Amino acid sequence: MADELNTGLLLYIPYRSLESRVFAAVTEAGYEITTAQMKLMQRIGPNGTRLTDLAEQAQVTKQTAGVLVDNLEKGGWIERVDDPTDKRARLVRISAKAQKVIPIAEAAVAEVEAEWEAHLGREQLAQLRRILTRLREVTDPYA
Amino acid sequence: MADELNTGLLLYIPYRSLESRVFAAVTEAGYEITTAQMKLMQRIGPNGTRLTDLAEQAQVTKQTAGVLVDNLEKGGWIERVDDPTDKRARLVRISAKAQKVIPIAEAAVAEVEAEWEAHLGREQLAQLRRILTRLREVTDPYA
DNA sequence: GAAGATAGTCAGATAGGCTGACCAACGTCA
DNA sequence: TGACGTTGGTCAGCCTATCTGACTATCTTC
Repeated sequence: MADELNTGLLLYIPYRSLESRVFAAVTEAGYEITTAQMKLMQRIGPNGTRLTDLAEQAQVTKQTAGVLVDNLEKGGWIERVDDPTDKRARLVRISAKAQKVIPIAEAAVAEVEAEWEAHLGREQLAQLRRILTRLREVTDPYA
Repeated sequence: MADELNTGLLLYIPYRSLESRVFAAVTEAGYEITTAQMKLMQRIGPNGTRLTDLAEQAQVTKQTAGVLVDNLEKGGWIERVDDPTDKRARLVRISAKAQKVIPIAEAAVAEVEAEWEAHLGREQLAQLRRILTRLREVTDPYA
């Protein structure tokens, strides 16, 4: 269509590429988890996070977050515990199993980033991260 | 989880935010199309594109692209025509209906970009696009 | 205490994504 | 030219991701 891709697509293409690589690494290491699950899991805080907060962060509905959390729980990636501050709420916490997969995912990210850096140069990759981090301030419900 | 989000997520967050805005604008204008369909449609070239090429560009399987193209065809967004160069192949072409929605999507993108620009400054947004465009060279099967 | 808001779950529906398989058509090589 | 390997696109099956609507227990505010 257009020769000039819109910014959304320009953001999506590397994202998708990186995601596939991370997914492949995690799968190869013997773990079964989907990319959507990994994405949500990354938003869980160190002391646990409420489902509704996860939903907001991931910019999806409560129900979607609920299904993702259900499946994460079934896979042993998270546990749900009571929120001591509110009887309605639960906290979603990272499991020990998840702690094991994190370094694998991080190594895969690092490997891809090294390739990107080799292509762009260190300064441009750093600049990219800086700009994206600033962009979070207006695009991330939780920035 | 980590305070420092990985690059994939940093890319995904603004992408998702922009996508939601474009989807809302297109829906509000009375069109029914999903974000995945819009994404694929943007990869269709001016003289039509083969399904397998679309699949590769979108970094999805042939079958997934097939389903997306089926639904785009059902919605009147594309038409399938024979590929004169290869009897096995078809070309997926943009319909007249799709030409009407493009300006709406583009206007929505422009509006969001203006907000991002207001936040980042013109130079940083331009830099972001430049870097992402370069990054396509190693992340886009069709760059 | 009542009313409005919130957290999370249930239900229903559709789309998107993958794997495996298949057949027609193409391209390469002996 | 024919055999073989590859490619384009479709079928089939399955699971996940996503949305909307609805509900009840719990919380907050007045």
